[in-house]
Amino acid sequence: MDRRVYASVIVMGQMRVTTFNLAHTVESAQPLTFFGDERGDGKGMTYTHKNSMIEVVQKGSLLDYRAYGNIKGPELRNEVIMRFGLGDDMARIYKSIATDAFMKKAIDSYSGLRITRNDPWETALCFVISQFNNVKRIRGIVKGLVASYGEEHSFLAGGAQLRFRSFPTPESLAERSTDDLMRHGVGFRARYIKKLARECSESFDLKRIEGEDYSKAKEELMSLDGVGDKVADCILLFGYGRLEAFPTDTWIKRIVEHVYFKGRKRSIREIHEFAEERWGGYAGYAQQYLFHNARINKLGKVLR
DNA sequence: ACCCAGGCGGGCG
DNA sequence: CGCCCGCATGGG
Repeated sequence: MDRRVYASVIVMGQMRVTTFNLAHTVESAQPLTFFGDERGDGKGMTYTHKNSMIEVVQKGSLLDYRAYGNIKGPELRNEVIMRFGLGDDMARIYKSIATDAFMKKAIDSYSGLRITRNDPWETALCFVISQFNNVKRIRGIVKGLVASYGEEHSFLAGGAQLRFRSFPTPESLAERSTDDLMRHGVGFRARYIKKLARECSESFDLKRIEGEDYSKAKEELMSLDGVGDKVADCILLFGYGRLEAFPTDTWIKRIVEHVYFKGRKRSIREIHEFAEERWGGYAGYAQQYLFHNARINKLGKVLR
């Protein structure tokens, strides 16, 4: 494994934020939950972006950020704004989706939770691993893959040496055997991961998805092995910022059935139709508040 | 010992 | 289409 060593290159800045809550955002099972590192008090975190390590700390309405790596100030600022969805107009979004008491309460409880924007490949890998799995284990598996297959970087920061590994590339995973991957606890997902890595490094251009409309993009993502309806929506929401995507997992299905259909069973397709009709272009935000609220309060068991 | 976890692919009627 | 099954693994 080659290693890159750089001299101290630290860029930092600060910005004012409103209706933003770093802890809720990072704890709501988005990609940053899986590959980022939250600070003990929940007010700060670090994550890797390309070949840089970025640290973000929230102090009320101020967001401090700094990076170790080859990234310039303006680019870093844009990265932070993009990553944490700080360009989203929350007043407008809340007004649009808070049309009932249940949603109002979820928004009130977790105000400032944002949809993060992440690299499509990184998002795809995280959510292929997420299937039939739990958040804690997903996190462990993703971090294990980063630790084993990510390129190592080293910086001198205030006399101390800071080391981290960037997110593994499709190429780096494509060349591993499924047995290698299995050793990281990925289980039956090993062949999905290997095929995904190979396709993304050889034939499937994740970039081209950007220009396509929602259903076409989803259809193409679902052509990947191990990417079904739910994972495709996660990739579209967290990897491409398609806020109309409504990932429908078991939690969301139960919650929607309980709150909006008097407990009657609905198919995934019916739930999608309902979400589009009710929440339209911001269905992804509605989904994230429903999901986080349900998971934190363990509503899954209550509704079963 | 069980049960479940941000599902998916394949096979069947 | 809808339904059912198996699937690796570790924590509660």
